[in-house]
Order: sequence, then structure tokens, then C-alpha cells
Amino acid sequence: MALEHAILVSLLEQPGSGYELARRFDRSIGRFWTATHQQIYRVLRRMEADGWVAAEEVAQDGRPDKKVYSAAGPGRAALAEWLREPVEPETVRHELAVKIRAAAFDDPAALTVLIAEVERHRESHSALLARYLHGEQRDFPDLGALDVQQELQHVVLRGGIEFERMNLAWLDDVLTTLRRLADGRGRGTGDREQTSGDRV
Amino acid sequence: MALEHAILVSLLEQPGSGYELARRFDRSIGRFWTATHQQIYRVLRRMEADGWVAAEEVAQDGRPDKKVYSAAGPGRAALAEWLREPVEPETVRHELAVKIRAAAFDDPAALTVLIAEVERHRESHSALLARYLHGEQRDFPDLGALDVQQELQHVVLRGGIEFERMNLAWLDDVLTTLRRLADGRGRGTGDREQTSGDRV
DNA sequence: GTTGCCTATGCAACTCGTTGCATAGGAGGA
DNA sequence: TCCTCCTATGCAACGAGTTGCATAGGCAAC
Repeated sequence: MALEHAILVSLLEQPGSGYELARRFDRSIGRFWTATHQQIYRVLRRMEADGWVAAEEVAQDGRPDKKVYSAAGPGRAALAEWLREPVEPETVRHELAVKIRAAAFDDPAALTVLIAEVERHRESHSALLARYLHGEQRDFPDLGALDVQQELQHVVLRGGIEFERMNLAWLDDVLTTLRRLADGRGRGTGDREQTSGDRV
Repeated sequence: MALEHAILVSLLEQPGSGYELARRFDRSIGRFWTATHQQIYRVLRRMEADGWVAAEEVAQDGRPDKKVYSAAGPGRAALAEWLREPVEPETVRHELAVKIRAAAFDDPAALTVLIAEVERHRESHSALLARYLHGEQRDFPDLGALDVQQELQHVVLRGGIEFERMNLAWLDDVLTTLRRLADGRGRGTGDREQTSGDRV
């Protein structure tokens, strides 16, 4: 459980209200740590009770008041402690991969549906990559003059960029494969029983 | 929620007991869909009650009896229906990325700890890639003679291979960056306040 | 010959995450 | 004018996932 820590990092980079955090989790830090506004509000209240963050009521004109949070001393200490703990292995959930393997046990029409779905994914990953590259241009125009915080943000961003590039290449590979199978498949042996279920 | 469907795919590829499924989820299909034995046993019971899978008690000598499950008609129908639904966007949890960004708000000693941690990750990803490549050699020796099921398994495996290659390259990038910062950092401005928290 | 690991299944308690809903004022368009 | 969307926060209920523990026989090593 590290939502607290993701929130702390975000608040250290920039204080903000629960609502603003929720928007950041949609746009920025949420690319590698997702959370809904419900989780964020609940965790913020707990963190405030524990003294990890300090809250300040801010009146606004023309819109509801907000509570602006910022990281407090105990929060920074907790973050430092967490940072020194080993990283637990991530739990992976790749639904598309399951569906691709599932398509072997369905009729050829399923392949057509799957191809459309993979194309949709390809589009969204392509748009995300474009957004990453645009953000890189905007936020890191001079790569020779970054401070430590920016260097660390940038190396994470590079990870996102390379991840999306890999994704696009793989989705193209998937599309090529699925189209080939959709063409060449008369009534193939897709339902072949009893193969090894212990494959890598 | 698609654990049921991942289990169905695994059972269609090869029937097995809850225990065997849990082992597969550690080794094979679990690379893109994780589950503990608790989840698997619970879900299997529910699936059996719903008629999605059929169970057969198998007595063994020298070890406890087991219940071997296989996918039943309603399960296949449910899988076909699920396959035609759009894939919901995956929730990402990249703890290491959060820690890298968190390191900006800690003292230089944190960088040293983080470097060791990244090296550890690099080792495990390297081992996983080797295992994927070995599994590819073992299970797909003749890439020109694959049936539909094998083609689909192989394209997913290629995704795993490319994912791990990208991971290794990025972790090397991270290590280079962290080492550079750990060297050159006197008392830098890592705590610079008020930067944009809405970066990509 | 006892210690520890492997197979095989399961209960109970807990935390985390999701979903639906509610409030409430202001902005902007049909 | 009404409808919808946006900001801003929150409650309540549910479902998913995690953790710790329990049983129980067999096998292998020390």
C-alpha cells in the first residue's frame, strides 16, 4: 500500500487540494499510480489525522472552498522510511493478453472483434505517446540544465515514453498476427486439447 | 474483474486442480494476471456453482486427493461473451517510479539505497527475460509450424520478451542517471519548491 | 528422528478499491 | 429557462485482494 506515498510525492512537488490531486492522478502521476477521488479524500483525511500533511482552508470566489494540503515533517519522515524499503513486485493485470489467448477457444468471428479492439488500443497508446513527447518538449526544453528533481522526473518520463513505444510496436505485431490468422483460418485446430498449460 | 476468465483460459489450455492453477499463476499465465491460491480456490468454487467449470475428484497415491477442474459449456459461453466486451484500461502501479521521484525530496543517502534497489530489479528482470527466451526455445522450436493456439500464445510471449527488454534498457538508463546524480550532488536544490505538479 | 519442504485445500479477518449517490453554487449554452 | 458541466467534498455499501493461520500426509536431508 503506497497511495499515501504517491500523494506525498505529489504534494512535495506541488501542494494542492484533494480535487487537484485527483486531477493530477488522472493526468500526471496517475500514469504510474492510479487513484480515484474517493481514495484520495479518504487517505488525505487519514494522513492529516496522522500529521503527515497539513491542511489549510482556502476560500475562493465563484467556486466552493477548498482544503489545500502540503506535506508535513512526519510525512517526509515516513516517505524517507518507505523509500528505503525494498520495492514489492508489482501485480500485473494485462487483460488484453488474456483475451488474445482466449481467442484460440472461440470461433473466427472473435478474431475480428479482437482486431478492432487492438486497433482501438493502438490509437490510445499512440495518443499517449504523443502527449508524453509534447510534455517533454514543454517541461524539459533544455535537457542540459536540469536540477535533481527534474532529472528524476525526466528519467521516469523517459520510461513512460519507451514503454509506449514498445507497446505500439507490440500492438502492431499483434495486429499483423491476428489478421494473418483471420485470413488463413478455415476451420483450424484452435480447440486442440491438452497442450502444456505451464508454458512461460 | 476477470480472474474467472483468466482461469477459464488456463483450464481450456490444460485442465487442472486449484493448486496446479496457483502454480501456473506463479509461472505462466501469472506473468500478466496474478492471483493467490486463496482467490483461485474461492473463484473456482463460485465457478463450479455457476456451472462454468466441472470438477472431478482424483485420488492420488502418496499425496492428497485433488479436484481437477475443466471448463464447461457455460464457462466457454461466458468467456466468448467477455471476449467481445471492450477491454477496460489497466490500472498501473509502478512503485519504483514513485520512489525515483520521491528521491528528490530526501538526502543523497537515499540515492545510494535506491541504486542498490534498481540493481536488484535489473537482475530479476534479466533473469525473467532469460526464462522467457528459454521457454520460447522449448515450446516453439519451429516457428513455421504453429497452430492458432500456439500462434496466439507466442505473440503474447513476444510481448513479454519485448517488455522485459524495454525494462532492462530503462533500468540501465535509471542507473546511469542515479549514479551521475549521486556523484555530482553536493548539496543540490533537490528540495526546490513549487514546481508544476501537473507534468506529464 | 526431527526438521523442514511439498502437495492440496480451506477459514476468518482485514484492508483496499470501486460504485452509486448526494450536496451545492457558478458558468455557459439552447 | 432549463439543462448540463465543472469545482469541491463526502457517505455508504459492496466486492476484490491480502494475510495469517490450520490441517494432514509424504518425502528427503541432516
